[in-house]
Amino acid sequence: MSRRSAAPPAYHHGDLRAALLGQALALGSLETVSLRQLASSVGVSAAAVYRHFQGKEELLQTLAGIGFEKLETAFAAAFTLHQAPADAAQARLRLQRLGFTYLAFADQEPALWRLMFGPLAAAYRAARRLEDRPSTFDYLPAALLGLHRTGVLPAPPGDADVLFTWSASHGLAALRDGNIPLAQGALQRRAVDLVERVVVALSVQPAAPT
Amino acid sequence: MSRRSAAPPAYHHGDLRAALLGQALALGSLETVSLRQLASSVGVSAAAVYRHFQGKEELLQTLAGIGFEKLETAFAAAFTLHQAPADAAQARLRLQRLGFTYLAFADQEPALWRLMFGPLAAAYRAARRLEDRPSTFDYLPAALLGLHRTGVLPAPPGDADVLFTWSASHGLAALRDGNIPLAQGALQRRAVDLVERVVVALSVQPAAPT
DNA sequence: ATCGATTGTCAACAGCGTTAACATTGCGGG
DNA sequence: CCCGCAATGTTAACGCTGTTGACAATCGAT
Repeated sequence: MSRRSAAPPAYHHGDLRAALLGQALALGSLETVSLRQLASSVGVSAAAVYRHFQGKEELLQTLAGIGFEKLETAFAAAFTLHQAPADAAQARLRLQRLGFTYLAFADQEPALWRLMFGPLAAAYRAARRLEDRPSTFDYLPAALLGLHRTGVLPAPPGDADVLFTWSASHGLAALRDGNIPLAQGALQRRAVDLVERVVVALSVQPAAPT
Repeated sequence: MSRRSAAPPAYHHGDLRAALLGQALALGSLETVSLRQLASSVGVSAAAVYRHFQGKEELLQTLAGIGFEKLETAFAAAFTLHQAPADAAQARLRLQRLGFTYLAFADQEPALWRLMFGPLAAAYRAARRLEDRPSTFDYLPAALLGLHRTGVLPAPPGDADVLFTWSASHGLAALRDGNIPLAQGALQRRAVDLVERVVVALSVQPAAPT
């Protein structure tokens, strides 16, 4: 009796790891979800989770990793339309899209965003920065460099400039967190506004660099 | 036998509420601390906590309230030295001190800061904003207004300007969270740098106000 | 077909927040 | 003075959590 579709509760789930991750993402809670709830919501015992993850922390770290992949994909889409910005307007647009993408991500996937940038994942974040392959954290410096190459910024961006830009974006996302989501248009307007101000701010030389 | 000092384990603790709050602040963990640990660390049963707080959440909210009082005190000290800024330099200095105070608070009391500005306390934050008495959130607008009155900012600061300034400060604090604390000097240099850039950024008119 | 590795189950542990029932203490009114 | 009540502690228990160890079922290779 080969009933491939509509499989009855088989002893072996097939791909429980993926099912757990998917269900966790679908639930959206992520930080408050319990292992037992999650397991039973995919029709499996709580102890079965430990065949695929060392524990809850590793599961959450894996979810954070998925989040970074999602964010990186979104960054890439916002970035690569004009690989080398021809003029200042394109360079500005690129940074605007990047900022908007970040804010939209925090707005639409708040639990994932909190997991990725919350205090829980600080170590994971640092580790991810040390990897060699192109990372989520490379887009912002690249965009700022494009602004310098097209003459918008007087000096090539340093670490302090990147940190300032990211602080402003991240802070706005954090202060927005917990409020009702903004419409895309409103969010985009905020991103444009933010980037405009940041670009102006970056034109001044810092008092004393790190 | 009036042994007022060195009281032996009396059945009635005396001021358990204050002892619990103090111990929680001393422990520093605050978000991960368990009610039972906290209770037993002041030599009392876990259930005794419920004579002074409705539950864990109310205890944490009370702690957040203490945090806001602390922060407000620090803000007031940073603010009132020159009540009405005589010139632009004083107005700048005031905002610099405010920013430094915020960063230093986040650095020195990270658990309290997370509790106050984390996702957990969003509702509490909103409620506190609606109170009539002078609040933690009034200092930043006032400082920006001082910058306008002394001619540094071309226009009186609007909500978007306050939000931008706070975003930059809060974002920096958040990105710093989890790293090793900075020396006071380094932190102050960062605050000065931040404020300088923000002031420059606020000189430009936003694209489309909210 | 059988044996081992994989992947599930169940039962149990300690610890969590919380509650109910009970014990002790302090204090104010007769 | 003391008596009773309110305040403030205690213990025991409930259901929940993450985690582990012992056991069972299934898959895949020889």
